[in-house]
Amino acid sequence: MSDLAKAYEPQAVEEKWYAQWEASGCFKGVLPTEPGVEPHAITIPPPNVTGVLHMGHILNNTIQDILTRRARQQGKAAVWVPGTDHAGIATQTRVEKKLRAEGKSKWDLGREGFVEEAKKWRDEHGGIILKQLRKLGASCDWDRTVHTLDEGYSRAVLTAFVELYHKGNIYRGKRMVNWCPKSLTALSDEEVIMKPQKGFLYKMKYAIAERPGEFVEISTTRPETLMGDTAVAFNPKDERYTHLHGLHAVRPFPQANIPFVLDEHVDMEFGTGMLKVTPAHDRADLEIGQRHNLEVIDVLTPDGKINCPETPELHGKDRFEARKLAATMLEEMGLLVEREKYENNVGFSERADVPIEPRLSDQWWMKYPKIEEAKQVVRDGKIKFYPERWTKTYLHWLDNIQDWCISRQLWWGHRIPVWYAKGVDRENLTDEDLRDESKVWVSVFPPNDPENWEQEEDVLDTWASSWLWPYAVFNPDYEGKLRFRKVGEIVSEKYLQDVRLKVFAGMVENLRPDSRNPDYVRDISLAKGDGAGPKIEYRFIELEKLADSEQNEKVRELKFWYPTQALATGPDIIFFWVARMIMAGLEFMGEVPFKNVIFNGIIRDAQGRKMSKSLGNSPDPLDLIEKFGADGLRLGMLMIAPKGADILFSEDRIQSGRNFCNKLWNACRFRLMNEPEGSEQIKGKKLKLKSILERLEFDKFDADDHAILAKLLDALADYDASFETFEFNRTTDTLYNFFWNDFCDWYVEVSKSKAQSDSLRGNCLAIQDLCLRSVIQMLHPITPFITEELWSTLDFGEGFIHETKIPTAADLRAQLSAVGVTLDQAAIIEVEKLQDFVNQARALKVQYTLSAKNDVTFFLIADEADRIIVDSHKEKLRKLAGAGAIEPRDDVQNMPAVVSKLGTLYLDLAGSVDAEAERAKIDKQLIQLDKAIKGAEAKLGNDKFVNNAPAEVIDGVKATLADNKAKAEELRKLKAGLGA
RNA sequence: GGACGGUUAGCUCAGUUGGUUAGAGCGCCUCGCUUACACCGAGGAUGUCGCAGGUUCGAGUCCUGCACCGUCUACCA
Repeated sequence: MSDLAKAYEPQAVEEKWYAQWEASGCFKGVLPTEPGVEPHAITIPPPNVTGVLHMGHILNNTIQDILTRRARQQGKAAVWVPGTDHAGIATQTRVEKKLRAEGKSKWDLGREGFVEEAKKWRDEHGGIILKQLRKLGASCDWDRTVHTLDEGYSRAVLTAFVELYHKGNIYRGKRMVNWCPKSLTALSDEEVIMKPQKGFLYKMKYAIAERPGEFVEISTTRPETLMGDTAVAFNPKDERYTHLHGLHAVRPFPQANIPFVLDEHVDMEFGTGMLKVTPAHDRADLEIGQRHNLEVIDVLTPDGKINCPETPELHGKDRFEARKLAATMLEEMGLLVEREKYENNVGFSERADVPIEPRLSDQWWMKYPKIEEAKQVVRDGKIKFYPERWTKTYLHWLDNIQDWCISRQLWWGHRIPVWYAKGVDRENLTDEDLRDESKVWVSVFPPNDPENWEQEEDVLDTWASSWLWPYAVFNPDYEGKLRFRKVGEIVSEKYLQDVRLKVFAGMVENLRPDSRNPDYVRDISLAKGDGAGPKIEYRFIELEKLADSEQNEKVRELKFWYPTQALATGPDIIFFWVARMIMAGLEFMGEVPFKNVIFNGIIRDAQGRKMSKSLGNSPDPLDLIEKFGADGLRLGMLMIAPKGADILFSEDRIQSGRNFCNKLWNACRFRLMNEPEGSEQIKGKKLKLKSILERLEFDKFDADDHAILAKLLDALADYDASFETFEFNRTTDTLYNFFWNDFCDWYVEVSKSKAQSDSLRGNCLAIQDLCLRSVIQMLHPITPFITEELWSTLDFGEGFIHETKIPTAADLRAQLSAVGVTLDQAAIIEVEKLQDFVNQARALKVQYTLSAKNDVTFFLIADEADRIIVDSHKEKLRKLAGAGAIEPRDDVQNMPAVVSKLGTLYLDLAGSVDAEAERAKIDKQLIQLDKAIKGAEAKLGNDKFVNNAPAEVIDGVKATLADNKAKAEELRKLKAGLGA
């Protein structure tokens, strides 16, 4: 008898199995010892180290876990590499906040002290999310956990910087950047979010210096930058203003004459067609300024306050306060024409959520490498996007790509590996200076004489480290022991690739003496070609390799796992990661980083609003796991996630995930309850596939047995297909339909009568075992805990469930046929007839409010063939329909009846028929049928249809027409039998 | 301003290359603790497939236009 609890209780099961999995080391990605084993690697899109698990992570990581677990079931070598990124701004903000609470600032600690403090914070409070992922069941190879600031990973980051620098992809330049006045750093365009803002369009007038009493009207949203105006511009085509050419406008404060300039950029239609030009504070204005050699006057401090001592009323005021004040000042001077309510788009800092400030500053920029190739691999399908339509967004971004501002004015991050010789004027470095290693030192490791140098203060954008993730995570943190021998060869790019591989693998530390330890070599030194051709040549120092098996192992690791199989992420991350990772992979590995990109929708609340802390509409996933079980939550999420579209989340909607688990649990429990007393089948480990197959008795198969196994094979095939295109919705649909509708609602029900028969029981239970075993295998990647538990309880195989290879539909079909079982697809149709028979009978009873258990008598009028079918399934039908007896008759009068696919059923009600109601019921059906019959007849009477439509369609219409006519005729007879 | 996606039952969504009477889950109504499961079972109601044209023997499906919703993108101050 069963020793399973009546309802599935996930908590204990989940804890038990996760502990066993981890203890066994089965999540570890290990290189196969035999040839021919396929790799399956996924690297987690590294979550922010300050982050905690939210609903988006649940879906995203469930998908990665499903793919990884399935790969294991398919006998592949699978690895899922976890990790976190260091989240420059977010972490630094947290640590500064903590210091502030202690009454300190980062300046008190100094750079090194602060970084130490941040590390401490990270180690104590960071990476919570990785612990939480274990609760979800994530089968990551935890030993491989990587953090972007790890030594090994950092080596890859700096190496990439140095290479790109020497290739000319990275440069320093004074440009307009997105400045965050709160975080006090530059941001890339991708980190700026445009938001519509309500404000005013201030219309003001400037006097014309040369024409006293005359004014021009100018519109602006930012009067507080007026002090930085160095010109007023209008379009050269604008005839209204041509007379102003060569004249000056009077800037009100600090008062000055500024020239009118003619520039195409000015839109004649907008406002008065007159534009104030503030080169220091507007991207377009800066360009105008450059075209007309205008002075650039910066009137803002880095933290967004006015810096203009000449205008003491505004000096030191916050930019938004100053905006109002400046307008008031204009008003008082009689220069403000009006304040018009106005809405425009303003860029906000993604992290700090304050308006960014266009600001001219020295920054490091990256000209992206391999842009064309990155487009090509996606166009060619070398990398596939699911859903495919996101390729358009991807290509569009690459078509319009701008150089990437990769420097950040932070302390927490990879400090840019550039050193300036002391005394060198950093502000005015020429290209030649930059190539002069006595002035600028760009290298993974510091110069030999650090006392004569000053390192660049800025760190790299976090994304400029995590874009290397798909290969750099395989970079072991290993102190290599290699020596160099010889200098001065020229090598090819291909050769360099190999060297780089070794560097990443820790085999080569460097090709340059390391000042800290002269025994070590520490850098690849690259030199740009002399410009003669596009081919770049590298100065190279040959290596003396120390034979070291562990080091070789690392190279093999990288070569084996890379390219990875898939990246699972949200479409909002296409620019941040997908595109950049592809470019990095192509540049540094010479190969794409992943073959598939799976985009999951964004999770919203039931009203369609994005989840956010301030709305409080974001449930804690751990609470949900508590409530529904990790399996229930995982399954529930997949069930409600439409492919590629956003997900409207509500707890009600994921309940079905938990319910499904419970149903599975109980089906297995019921199976155990049906095990005959004293049977050794389960306890004796006899439910392995081979022994189940041997227990099948093909000579005892009836239509139900054929049908359920045929459907099982269909389900398996559909299941496999759903993985080809990552349609997890379809996966769960297939499983749900097969397991719940076909197996539980029908096959288990018909089994109940078979199980009473000693001769039928064995075969029937073997079929149940095969179905349950297959369902549990198919479900395992989605709901790992419960399936592991049931696999073990029912003794379906040795070891963990994933250690047994999951068969494909074709495999299973072949194995069935090997034991003499060949399935008759036609049985499915017979079973549909049986089901119709049962449904009709039940419906008939319900209409007369007879309870299901009330065993009534049915009379049946049917033709010979149908009678035979009914007869051969009589026991099951009786039980399912709730009939004491089903008696064949030739004629029945005056009883409620229904026309089924296996004949007309009459309910023996001993004359208590409501003839009126019966006739109404029949009429309703007749109306529908007549409509269908007329439609079909019209079709068949139409020569064009008969001539054009394919034969099977015509036959189908004919067959249905015949069925409908027969049914209609039957109904008319019934109606007549009810009297007038 | 561009680009992309969506509009099918009360809600959330499926609907393969046009083809027989358009489906599922949830919710709703009625009944039911029948040898697993009330996290369950039985039965039931519910659709002008956004609108308007077009192609076709045949359109939820293809074409054109429009409307509305959503997302991304853009230097109109």
